[in-house]
Amino acid sequence: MGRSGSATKHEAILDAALAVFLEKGYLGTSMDQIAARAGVSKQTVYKHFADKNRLFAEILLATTGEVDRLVRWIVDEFDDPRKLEQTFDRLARHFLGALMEPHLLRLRRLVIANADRFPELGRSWYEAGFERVLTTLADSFGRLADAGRLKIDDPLVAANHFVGMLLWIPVNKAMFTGSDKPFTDIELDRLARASARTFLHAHR
Amino acid sequence: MGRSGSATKHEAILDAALAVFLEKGYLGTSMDQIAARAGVSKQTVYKHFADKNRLFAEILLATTGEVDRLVRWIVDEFDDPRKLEQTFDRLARHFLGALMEPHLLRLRRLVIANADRFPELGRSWYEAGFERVLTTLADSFGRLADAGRLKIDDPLVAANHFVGMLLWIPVNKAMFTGSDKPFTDIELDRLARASARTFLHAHR
DNA sequence: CGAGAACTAGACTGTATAGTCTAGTCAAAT
DNA sequence: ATTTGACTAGACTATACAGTCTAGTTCTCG
Repeated sequence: MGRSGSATKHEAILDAALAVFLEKGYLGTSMDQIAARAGVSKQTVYKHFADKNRLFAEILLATTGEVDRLVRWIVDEFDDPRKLEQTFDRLARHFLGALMEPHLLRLRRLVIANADRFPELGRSWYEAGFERVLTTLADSFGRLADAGRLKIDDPLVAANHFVGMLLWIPVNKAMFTGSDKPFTDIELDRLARASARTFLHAHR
Repeated sequence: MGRSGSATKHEAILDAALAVFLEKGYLGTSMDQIAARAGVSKQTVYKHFADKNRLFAEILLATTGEVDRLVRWIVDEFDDPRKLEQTFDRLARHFLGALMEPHLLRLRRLVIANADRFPELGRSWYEAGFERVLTTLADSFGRLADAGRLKIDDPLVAANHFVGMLLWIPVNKAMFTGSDKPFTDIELDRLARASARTFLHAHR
């Protein structure tokens, strides 16, 4: 278990640190807590990571891709030839469900809370996790427009409006109330359906 | 300057504390910094406020009304009989400008960052600052629908969609990048206009 | 087996902080 | 003029934390 032992410690530290950071925030977390949670001595933490700053930055930069991966997966199953109403209901619901994942909501709050202390982190999250979601979605919308199934001037603007209508309320409620699950599944169904319908109204 | 001197100190502490909290966050702020910034001894701070917790909570609860007041003011000048396009362009632009005020953005980040440490604070902000904006807007939309100028099923849902389309991108960019002014005025013009137009497309 | 690397517990340094305490200043009100 | 109450500077207590150091243990590989 030599190398794998070390790799395991490394991962244990990463996991523990992320968990504690998510729970207590950056300043509210001590290196001793991380070491204890990882079942590892503090010295070992410092062997693997230069300091608290780098540990935090490295862990959270690694989470950047989560949103992107998630959304790419959702959008992949989006180019089906069924009725637009059904397709958009499903798209909206899956999208909403994915972004309302408790884990993702907590990550989002942690990143926002430390956006000024770690500027590249906030920027990375915005660009890799946020703008790429929009361009991915805009691509799909563009294809639907080209196929004449949707009337869209600017696909990127349409994508902005779609996610805005869909996410503004539930994500903000989660951010402000600190609750992991501020809406029931049925409420999410309704929110998704309403956004999908309004979107289709606006774009034929 | 006896009573007024005391009142002035009280306000100086409030102002200084808000400024430092906005700059450094709750945990990043020390009572000594607040006292120094207020030009006041630490003992005086503790004379006026029991502890750091209450100081923070009291100050930020007092800001709850800011959004609401702002939006009420905007919506008041909304019931004019001009062309809908102009009216909505103006509404959207003013709304966007108000919510992208640097001061308001910083407040929002501070509240979100401490939503789990001060749960009633987050809830208050959401309910008094957030939901009331939406119901205020929904009222106006409802009147336009009753007058036959707009086709709206549920005014509250329409209001959600309107602010979502308008604010999702710019507010999130501000939250993640930590920047006070992530968009130029011209970009804000475009964002406002695009949202207003899509909204009108969806609702006749 | 023996060497070297990873690891451990925990002491240690230096700094920061919330909140208290003391001794004394200052300004107005009686 | 004395009292009263707000105020001040700064010392003080108790705690916490980042990061280092030491001395000793365990694991693995040659």
